Amino acid sequence: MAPASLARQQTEEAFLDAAERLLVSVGYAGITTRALAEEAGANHGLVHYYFGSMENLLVRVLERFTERLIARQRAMYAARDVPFIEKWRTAMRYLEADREYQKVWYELQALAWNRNELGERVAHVNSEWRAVLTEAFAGPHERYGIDMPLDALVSLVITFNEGIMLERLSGIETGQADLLDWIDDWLESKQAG
Amino acid sequence: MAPASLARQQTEEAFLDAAERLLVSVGYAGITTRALAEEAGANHGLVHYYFGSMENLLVRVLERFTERLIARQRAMYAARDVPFIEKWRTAMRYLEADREYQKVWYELQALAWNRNELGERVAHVNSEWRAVLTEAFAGPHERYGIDMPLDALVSLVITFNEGIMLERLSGIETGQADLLDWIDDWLESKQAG
DNA sequence: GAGAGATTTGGTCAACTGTCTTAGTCAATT
DNA sequence: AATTGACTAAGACAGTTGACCAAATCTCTC
Repeated sequence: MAPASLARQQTEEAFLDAAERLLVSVGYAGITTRALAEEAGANHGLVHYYFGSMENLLVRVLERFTERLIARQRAMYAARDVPFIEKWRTAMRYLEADREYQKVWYELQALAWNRNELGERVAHVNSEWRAVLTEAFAGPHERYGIDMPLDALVSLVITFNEGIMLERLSGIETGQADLLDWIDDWLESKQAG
Repeated sequence: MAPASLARQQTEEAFLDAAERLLVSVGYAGITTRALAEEAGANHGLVHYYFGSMENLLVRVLERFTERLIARQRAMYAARDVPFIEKWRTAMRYLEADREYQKVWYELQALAWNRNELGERVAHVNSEWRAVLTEAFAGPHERYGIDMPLDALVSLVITFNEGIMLERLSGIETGQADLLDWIDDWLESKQAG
């Protein structure tokens, strides 16, 4: 690619970044070409020139975001030589801190509920998450003698994490600390024992 | 407020029903006054005449829906003289069957993510659900000797239910049956023991 | 059955939407 | 210097939106 396309690449990224910011602040339904262009500091005509359509742009946002999400999930649990409880705590710290990231992710999911062609990508992230967790939990599952099939355990962990994120988007936190604290204590007791 | 005529009340309900149907089929962002009126079989001018604005109409949808949701949750677990496992199975059957109901609920939540004034209503449903479950689980929690504070258990149950519903909206079902089957077996074993 | 008020209708309105065109810029190549 | 082709800015375009309104219609009361 010619050097001129570097500038273009940067502008395209600026659009995608701006779209994520707008997902956080107004949701997918509130994103318009003009608002997006202003947020990105670019001309609104470029949305069509670069991406063909607003729809395509959102697909690109989803693609980029899901790639990052998968990389992140892999990095979180894949590390060797780190005690399981440390990985768990890192994951729970992300769950605690990255509210904006979660808002982007849930807005994209809500978008996908009504655009069938996007559903596959959401499902792909989920299956990657499942794969990563299945590997990470295989050891502890056996070691701690958890009385539940591994697949069921993984489903439980994923779904309750999803639920916690969903609740927090509505400002609900009741009981979550009780649950997370208990799990942490339980893991610690297993560690020590 | 003038005593609305029966006919008017029915038409208003027709609008609210139509809105729920459109939430299922196109999502909150796709609802327009004209499409709504057509779906309801009424004149589009009535949206403004009856509800003042599209916004208000959606608030009414949310109010009506959350009232029903709470009534339903109460009915599900509040029944006396029904073994806990039966209540659980009924709840899981709803979780299995009522996909459209869940789509409406999640669309309304997604709407509320970007309209602060609606958040309170979502939180209210959650706290009602929590109250109902807390009461319903108090007995089993003690009886089965579950090694986890009641509040934590309730949070776990609520959040994993929320996660299951969220996943299913994206067509994801992997592992859910494993989890639900294991829980059912576990409950049954406790019942028998 | 006349009159008054409530309801319903079909249409208008300005604002806004995504898309697309046009005119022009600019750097690289010839 | 001229030509080229990628790029950009500005605005035009047709269509849609929520809101609103005047006139027509209906439903009462008297």
